[in-house]
Amino acid sequence: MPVQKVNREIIINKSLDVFRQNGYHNTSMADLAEAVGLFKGSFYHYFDSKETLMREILLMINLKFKEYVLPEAYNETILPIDRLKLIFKLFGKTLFSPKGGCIVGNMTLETVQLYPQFRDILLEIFDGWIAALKHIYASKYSEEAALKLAQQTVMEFEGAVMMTKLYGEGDYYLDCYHRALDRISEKPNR
Amino acid sequence: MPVQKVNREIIINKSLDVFRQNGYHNTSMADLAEAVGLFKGSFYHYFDSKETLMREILLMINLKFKEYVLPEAYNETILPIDRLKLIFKLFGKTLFSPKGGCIVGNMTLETVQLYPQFRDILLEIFDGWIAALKHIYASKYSEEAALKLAQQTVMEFEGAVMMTKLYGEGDYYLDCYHRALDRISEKPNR
DNA sequence: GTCTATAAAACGATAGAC
DNA sequence: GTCTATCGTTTTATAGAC
Repeated sequence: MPVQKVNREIIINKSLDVFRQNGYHNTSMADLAEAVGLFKGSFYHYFDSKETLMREILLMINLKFKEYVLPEAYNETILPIDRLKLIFKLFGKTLFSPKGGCIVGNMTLETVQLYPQFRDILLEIFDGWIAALKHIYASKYSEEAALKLAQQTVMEFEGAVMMTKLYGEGDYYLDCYHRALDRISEKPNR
Repeated sequence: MPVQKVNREIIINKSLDVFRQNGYHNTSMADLAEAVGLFKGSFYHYFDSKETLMREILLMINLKFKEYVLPEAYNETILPIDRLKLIFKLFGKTLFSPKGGCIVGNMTLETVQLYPQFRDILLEIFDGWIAALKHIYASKYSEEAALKLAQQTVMEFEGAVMMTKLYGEGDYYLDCYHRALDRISEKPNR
């Protein structure tokens, strides 16, 4: 019965959730199939391998970033601190889920050494992220200092996600957010 | 009497390297056996499962920490900044390998939601780590501020490991180290 | 009949365990 | 070495839509 139950976009989004929660190697095609409501063999009608599927997930995230998230960092009609707030919010929304953490961070630690075809995309995502933060920080700091602050912010963010995953609660992410804001606000934020 | 080629300690240390590089789920018993120089069947003479083996690896790290690393943070005969330098050095040596990154960070992101029996040990390791850093920072800051700085330092450290794994080079770890020192030194460190 | 989305069955390889 | 289960993948069958 060729009443189409799913499409590539639905598969990508549902699979993203499963991969983020269970990890890449610990997710089987059967797990993914169950999540989208297909038999695992039918999966190959849409994607010719598990690797291809993950690549498409990462490419989708990178595309979302470049289209909807990163441009906000360069919107000079908004105050730098408000751009920073917005970027944090959009990044969290695109990458993060409470239980699974950050798909980009998870995939970096688990697979970046093993799959060069993932590394390229992960690099582009992190590069864009750091460049966007650097541009905002550069409104107050030198280019060099802004770059270091941008890197520091990303490192703290990913560390905060790890701590939240481990402890299950805590203000790690919020603290990281406020420290970022404090760096470009005139007076202390909290 | 057959000559014993290996013991539990050797297996634990060699397996640690393999797990750190390839991840938990992507490491097979055959991989571990090959690294140790045993037939994979013989592995179960020493450890009754892959899970047990990983638990013992994490317990060994926690024990090393509590015996050799953390006490240095409380050694009041040494200047706080020198204790911080020493702790950083010892932590790196115990947790880190250039290619594989940080075993504790890797395991946290990959398995902490899936295996409660790993989570307990990982929690203890992170708790001890943060408490040690907090004690050093408390020589200059309030208890509350020292705790936040300790958490921030750990978050930055794990983020730096992730960035190093992704980019393959860069001063992420070194920058994180210098920022930590700057927080308790009288004058800027660099 | 042809096309296509899905189901179902089966493949070889390899997993963890004994 | 051998077991069984499951992995990712491939192949074949089936059920509408045109």
